[in-house]
Amino acid sequence: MKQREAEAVMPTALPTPHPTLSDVAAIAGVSVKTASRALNDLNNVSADTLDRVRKAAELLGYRSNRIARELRVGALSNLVGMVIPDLSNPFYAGMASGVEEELAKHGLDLIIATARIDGEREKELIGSLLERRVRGLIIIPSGQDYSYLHNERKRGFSFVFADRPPAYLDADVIVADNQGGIAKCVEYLVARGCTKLALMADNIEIWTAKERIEGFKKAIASNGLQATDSKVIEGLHTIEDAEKAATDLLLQKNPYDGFVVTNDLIATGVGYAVSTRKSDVAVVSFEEFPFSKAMGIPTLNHDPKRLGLLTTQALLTRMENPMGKDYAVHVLELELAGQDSQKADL
Amino acid sequence: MKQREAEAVMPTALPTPHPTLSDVAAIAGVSVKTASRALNDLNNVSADTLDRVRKAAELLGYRSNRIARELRVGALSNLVGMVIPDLSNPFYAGMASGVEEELAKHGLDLIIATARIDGEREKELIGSLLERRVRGLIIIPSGQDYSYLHNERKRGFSFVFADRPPAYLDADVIVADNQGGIAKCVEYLVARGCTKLALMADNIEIWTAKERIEGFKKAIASNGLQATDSKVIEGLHTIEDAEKAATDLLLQKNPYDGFVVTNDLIATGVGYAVSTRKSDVAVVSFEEFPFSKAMGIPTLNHDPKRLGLLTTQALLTRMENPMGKDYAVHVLELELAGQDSQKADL
DNA sequence: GACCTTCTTGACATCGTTTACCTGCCTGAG
DNA sequence: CTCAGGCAGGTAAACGATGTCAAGAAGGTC
Repeated sequence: MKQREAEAVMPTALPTPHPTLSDVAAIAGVSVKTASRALNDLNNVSADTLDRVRKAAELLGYRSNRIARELRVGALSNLVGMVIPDLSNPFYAGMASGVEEELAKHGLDLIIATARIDGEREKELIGSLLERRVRGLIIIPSGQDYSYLHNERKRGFSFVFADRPPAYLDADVIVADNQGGIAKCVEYLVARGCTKLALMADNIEIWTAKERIEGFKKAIASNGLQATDSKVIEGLHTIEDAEKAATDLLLQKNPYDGFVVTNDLIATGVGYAVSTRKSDVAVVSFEEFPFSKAMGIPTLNHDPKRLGLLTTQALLTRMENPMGKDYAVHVLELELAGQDSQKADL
Repeated sequence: MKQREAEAVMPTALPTPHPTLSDVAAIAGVSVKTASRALNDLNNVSADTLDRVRKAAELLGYRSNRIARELRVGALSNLVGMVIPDLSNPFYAGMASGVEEELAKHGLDLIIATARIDGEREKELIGSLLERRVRGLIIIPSGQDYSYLHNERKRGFSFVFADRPPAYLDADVIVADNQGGIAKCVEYLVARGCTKLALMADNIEIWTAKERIEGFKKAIASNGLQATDSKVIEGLHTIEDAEKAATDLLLQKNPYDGFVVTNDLIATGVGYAVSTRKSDVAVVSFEEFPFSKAMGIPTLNHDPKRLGLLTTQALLTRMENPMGKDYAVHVLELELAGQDSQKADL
């Protein structure tokens, strides 16, 4: 105690430790426990004591040390971890936003770590979050093998996966209906009279892209189109890539007249290619983006914030029964919105 | 100890607590301290003991409890808090991404809280982060008065502000040169021969918007333009708003021929209005956005990730000397990029 | 053989808080 | 007058890890 006071009058600029409950108690002239009661329970404390303790806490700028409290109470932090590939990607940021908002409603805080599509790094990050004794974990997979989470599972630790399912692990998953969504896009184009369709995709590596390609091929077949009259273009990373690829398809002898695009950049490139050539072609996008309406491109309601919200709810449900074996795969149906905006073209 | 074993054989699905160091020590047949040494120091432990302890830890799936460790070592968490208005805003998400990346390089983790432009909520969030004994704090202000942080300051707690300066508190701040940036936009338009300029802005409430408006008025004057030949339009929240406002200005008897826009949505609306009317007008944007290049709109290099990076570096510097009174206001110079893309119009 | 080093190890206190339990004191029922 | 029972408050232990300190063993030197 004396030591602490000594530090307070030290001449140089050294950080002063936070005041502790015993500092407060000393000033209020009560025991540590009574100070604790006064600041928390509010039970079995006389009005006079309550007042003295509160004034002392105020005076010192006392803040309860959550670290110590959590340790004592049983290592139950109110922290939920979220591991995502990349925070600068608006889709993941949107998900994080939805997660944060829903967690806040339940008094839980969010700690975010980005794995950069690196399975090893992701494993380390998850380890770090577990050491911190987070209450639960939301993972957008970057890794290839999640069997290492079996131990935590057995221990009753709660986690859910979002956007993509984990490999080598049964767990709760929330994913969009990628195949069904693509089917709706294809049906929309077919209804508009398109006969030669192209899927314009980004990164082929990830699971969602594979699903969408698979869905595209199935939808082509089930809509009575020829496989030879459809094409999948992948690896489009910039607006220019997309514009060039779309232009190529438009300049063929027997040109393509319907495009399904998977993100905003590709949509922009394809949109430019289409509008420049004034061809009678239609474009539909898998993901929402700010300019879809202005560009007259209908999109699926693939809303990251909603995905984040639902994922969080799934986690909260899981936390109520951590050891349950009833792992659920929630598949979000996607609907096409904004068809009206292309009416002018009809 | 016995209690723990009893729980392990319980029939129902209750979460099993994490194994502790003493569990590991018991299995390895050593003392708790030796187990600790074996798993951390690696010094002064015989090869045989080291091996036994490691095997025991492996067997139990032991993970060090960071909560306990941090408490003992002195409440120095490796957590840095960040308080932002809204994570779903791509600009703030981009900043968070830059922050996270830089922190990771220094072994620090990021905890994010969103204040929703609510000063009271922000204060609570900051309080919660302080209770968690975060190592430092990055704040993008939502509040009107930060004098309540004086106490933490005196205690040697480190924090920095970004994007906007805090009211009623001297502190490190990293802001963009809003006025200078706008001046560059105006100069660009003037150099292109524009004589009637309009600033198209979003939310007038926030500090950055006020700065930009101020800068716009100054730049108009210093470029020898008449104040009566310039206009500030505010409150543009959607593409449609912007398009309508721009159209109005273009249809005047003596129409406007230069637009400075402050974000991507406004740029899109203005861009549409301009291209539809084929007027000989120029557009320049304050913020980068994915479609600026495709739309042929030059932008300032107002990059959120860079802002996040620099803010983090400022925080790290501050943490080295928490009590220093040398608060710095870092003003980021902004440069106009992409002028070439409008050459076709010249 | 005495003494000093070096290495390995363990007992115990400690971080800041809360829980379990106990002590007085006061009140009212018998 | 006594005793159950409620209330304000204190004491000690505990959460899980690490720092301090000292003990014991092994080995080397004179």
